[in-house]
Amino acid sequence: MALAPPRPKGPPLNALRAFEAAARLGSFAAAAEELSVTAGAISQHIKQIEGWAGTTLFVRRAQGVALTSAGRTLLAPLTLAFDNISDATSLLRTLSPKPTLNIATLPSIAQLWLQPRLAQVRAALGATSLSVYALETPPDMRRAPFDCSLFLQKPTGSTHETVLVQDSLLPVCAPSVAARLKAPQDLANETLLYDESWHDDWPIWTKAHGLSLPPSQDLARYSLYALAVANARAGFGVLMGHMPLVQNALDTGELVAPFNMPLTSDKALVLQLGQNVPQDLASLLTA
Amino acid sequence: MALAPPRPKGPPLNALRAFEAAARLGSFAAAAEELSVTAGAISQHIKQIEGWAGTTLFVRRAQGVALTSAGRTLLAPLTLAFDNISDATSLLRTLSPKPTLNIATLPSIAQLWLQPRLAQVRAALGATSLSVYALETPPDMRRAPFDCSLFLQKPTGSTHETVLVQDSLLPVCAPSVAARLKAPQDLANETLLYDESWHDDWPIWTKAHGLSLPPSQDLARYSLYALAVANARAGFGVLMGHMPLVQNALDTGELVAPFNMPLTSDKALVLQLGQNVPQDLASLLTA
DNA sequence: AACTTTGCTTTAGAAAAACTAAGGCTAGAT
DNA sequence: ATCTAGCCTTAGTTTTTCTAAAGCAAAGTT
Repeated sequence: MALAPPRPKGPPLNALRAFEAAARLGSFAAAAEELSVTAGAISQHIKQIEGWAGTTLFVRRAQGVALTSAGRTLLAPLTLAFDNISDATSLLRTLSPKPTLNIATLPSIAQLWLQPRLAQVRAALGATSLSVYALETPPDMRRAPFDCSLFLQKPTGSTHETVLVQDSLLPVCAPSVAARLKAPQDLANETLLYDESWHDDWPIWTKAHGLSLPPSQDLARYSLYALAVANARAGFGVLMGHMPLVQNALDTGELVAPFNMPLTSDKALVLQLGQNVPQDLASLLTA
Repeated sequence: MALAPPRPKGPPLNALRAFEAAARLGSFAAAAEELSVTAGAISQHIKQIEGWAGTTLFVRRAQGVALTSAGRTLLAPLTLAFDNISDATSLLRTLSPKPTLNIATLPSIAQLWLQPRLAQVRAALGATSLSVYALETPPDMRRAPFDCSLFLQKPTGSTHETVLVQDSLLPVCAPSVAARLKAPQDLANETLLYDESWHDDWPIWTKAHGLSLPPSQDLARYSLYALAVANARAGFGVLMGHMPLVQNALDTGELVAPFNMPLTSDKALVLQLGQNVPQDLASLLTA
């Protein structure tokens, strides 16, 4: 028996959160991503609650993990509880005398679309200050502590979502380059610029218009779309433009579209709003 | 603006728990007690969320703390969420292949009442193992991770509560000592044993029977009731007996009651059951 | 059959967080 | 005026958590 000296500890909360994420997403790696830690950390957390509970919560298979029945009974109430916490705390943040609006977006959107509008947005926000976080993929707005997100994605029709601009593909280049482009076939002699995260842009566009690129085509890959835009402006080649991102440069004349052959995509520049965000943020950005 | 490098962090969960306890109990010290840490730790946790939220959650007064309105909006949902977590995890623990039943009780109850019944209880519990935690005050069963508690307290009539034995006060001593006690007045010549956490036992009993103790009375104070019982058994004096705790010794004849003058108290030996505990535990202990 | 990939685990070491202990402060109580 | 109750602060220590890198094993791939 042993009149145990200390008191029994409650469950370790951080480990529970790690479990909840891993269980909900069905993967330690995905949970690690969501919580921005390494998979090793998740693994340790899970082991910790399994130890605390005295049960195994996941069966480990080579191609991933699966919940045990004990794990399954735990998931639903935990998700609910953590979502409640997240709702309550996000509301709390809006109550701050100097609240911050955290916005998640693609690096390219931040630089090419948001940047020109920032001064105006800031002014309209008043006391609320603004933090912009560059992410490659849209976060789960319900879980991650962002107030809104701005991504090129397929609209889902949710009420928390506002379509700002339809996306479409259209080759763009500096006026000097455009001068030597009479027909789409002339592209074969130009350097084609593209972003590595949208490496299919050129194939998609050319295929849609019944064109084809020679295998010897000169290509230049960038890891930042904004950099590709800058190089296109400098006359370095022809970039496959995404309307929302190149519109500004087209307006100023720094870039021009040599061919009037836009390809409408199924994506759009979508603004997603979190729980406790002023609804008029959307109108503010469309203005 | 500043494209902040890392991602915004969610709220620190442990600090939230500290806040929840402090807000619910209205005191840092009480929260510290509930979470078994020092008040300094709570203070730091609170400061941490206040920093995270950018708001002040408590107004600090010299005689205590009070919630701000921001703090008030946070409390209710948080309490709910943490209670949900605690329900879910306590259920989880019962799902373990080798579950443990954590029982909280007074040290004296553990030694004098529970001890003789332990073998039987263990046997009846089967695979479930038993841990006994000695506490001075009954824990909040909803929050602390105990499965049941066993204390001398006023019954509240709750369904989760079972009255096992009514408490009553009755002087007890070794048979050899009893031999020289003809009338209650003879107590004046004996050493009166008492437990420091029940220092009013003798005054209460004597007053109820219209007796009084001489100021020169020989007294012996103990910090453990079980120790006082042991010394009474050894003929060291007369102990004010609590029925549930001395019944066993009376049954075996090690102690006797020199006067048949019991004083029924408003307390009883009460068993409180937690959420996910087999209801038949009560019958098991009354048997 | 030998690679490659995917995804979890394990370790050691490093970084961060949490805790304690001790001293301070303030306002109401004695 | 001094005490007391309660919270705060700080410094230093202990504990936890995280990362990075290497490991492993099942499932595909070539």
